[in-house]
Amino acid sequence: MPGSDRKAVTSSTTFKALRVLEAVAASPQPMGLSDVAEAVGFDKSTTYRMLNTLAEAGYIVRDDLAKRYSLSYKVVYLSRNLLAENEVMRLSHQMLERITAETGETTHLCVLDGQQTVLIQKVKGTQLVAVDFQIGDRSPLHCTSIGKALLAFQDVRFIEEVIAAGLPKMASNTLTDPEAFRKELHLVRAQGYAIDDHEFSDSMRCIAAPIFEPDGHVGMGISLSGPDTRYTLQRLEELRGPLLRAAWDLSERLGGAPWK
Amino acid sequence: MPGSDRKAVTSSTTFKALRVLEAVAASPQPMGLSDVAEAVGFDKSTTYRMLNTLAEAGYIVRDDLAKRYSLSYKVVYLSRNLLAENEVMRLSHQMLERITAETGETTHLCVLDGQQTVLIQKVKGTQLVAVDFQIGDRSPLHCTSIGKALLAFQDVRFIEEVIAAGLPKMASNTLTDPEAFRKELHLVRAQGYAIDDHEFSDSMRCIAAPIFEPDGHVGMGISLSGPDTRYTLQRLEELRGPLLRAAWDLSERLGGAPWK
DNA sequence: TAATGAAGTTTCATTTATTGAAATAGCAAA
DNA sequence: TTTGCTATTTCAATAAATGAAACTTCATTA
Repeated sequence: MPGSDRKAVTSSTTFKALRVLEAVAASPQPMGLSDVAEAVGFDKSTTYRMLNTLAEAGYIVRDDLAKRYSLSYKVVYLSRNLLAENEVMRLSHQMLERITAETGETTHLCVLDGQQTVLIQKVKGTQLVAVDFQIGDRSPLHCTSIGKALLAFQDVRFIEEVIAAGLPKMASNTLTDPEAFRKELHLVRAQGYAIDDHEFSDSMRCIAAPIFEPDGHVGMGISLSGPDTRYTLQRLEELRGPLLRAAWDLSERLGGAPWK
Repeated sequence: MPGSDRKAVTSSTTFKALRVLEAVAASPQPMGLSDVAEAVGFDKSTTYRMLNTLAEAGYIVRDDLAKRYSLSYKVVYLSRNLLAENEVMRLSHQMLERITAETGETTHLCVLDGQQTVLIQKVKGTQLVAVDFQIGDRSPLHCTSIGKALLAFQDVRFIEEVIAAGLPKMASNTLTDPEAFRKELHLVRAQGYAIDDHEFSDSMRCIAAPIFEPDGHVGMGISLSGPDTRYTLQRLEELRGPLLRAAWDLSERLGGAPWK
């Protein structure tokens, strides 16, 4: 199937159930049956059956009095192995704290997941005005510093898949031309870090660096993001040193081989 | 359906898919098709279809070379609203840090989720030997201090449901007699905290207190747990003050009304 | 107090999807 | 090259899902 037009065999009923789960998860407050049915576009009786199923399986909780549904903590339980307190997470957290102690800025640790990045750790800085990303937040690869920092160190096949998936314009400086984007990734790979200067958002700039694993693979990285009023190009230059030192040290401690 | 023998209408196909998801999530390393099929007990072709579905929906990632499946960070993304950085989480974290600063012990914040508790926040203490619970870990209600601390403040109907579900013996001091257990909950309610003295595990003791919301409802609490060699009954007595002050202060800051 | 409207729940004939045994494909090891 | 095992596909039979319609519940309105 990979690279093929023919889709893999799948289960349409399961897709429906997952759509219902996502609708409930996305809502900041409990939802009624009609709300969910409207959000997912399924018949009420189909939606009702899926809600019952998810509740019985423990993924959502039904408030029997209000007849409303909300997400259960079971999904947090499923995430356990992903977010477990292990050596990698501990060392990473130390490095985030180090950068934040040196710079005062909020620092993020992200992983590559499919064709996006996911924020998994964060240490808040002292600045009152900061970019407020949440654990679990996903970001595109083509127009964020962390996305480019991770993508530049993937194999060419994957890079081409991302390019083929499209480079939609998100801000005034988003690179949408495939050739220009490939050049940018070459630059990122050469210099070992990436900058987002109004590519993802016109009010924010970022800088990010990859973390290397023992086999040379890159699956996560560190980034600093902030409002462009404070994150001038000069400020990014000041942040580069602490960021790269931390990324290098973390890679070494994990047994990684940066810049091989 | 509540209280009825008749089950709600559900989707058996969805249950199968969720079982597959849970099997992949539970594995510390990527699994092949045959591994998953064996773990869930479904035919390989059924399992194959569910894996394809979960992969296409983004919940698991397929390594095309090794033909192995692992959990995606999408479940972390679904958890966003549950673990979001909000005022409750910020204040709670401050209180955990306060207790840990005063006592040196690891502190936990747990929520009531169905008939279990889930660990959602943790501040590590300075002690080398500590109970190593993970974010997402679930615990029973009937034999943990946090379980009893939360259960004691639920309405009687829910308490009776938990008792009806069974009080299995987990350690030498587990309360398995319903009447003795009801008395214990009365005591917890009266004193405002709970102690687990070899009820959950014969090598650990714990103390926990509920957090009150503005409407008087109790949905989460704080607990301290440790090896029984350090967590003597006297030590629990020493921890009671810092724990109750923090729980009280957090309840007040959240607008809650403790012990109404 | 009765009528109305909307949300939630159930029914069931019809339709669609799923199932899984068997066959086939792929690939590493002997 | 053969063997053995995993992964993938096929498809007739079976089971499940679907959703329109009916029914139930309850709050609101006249």
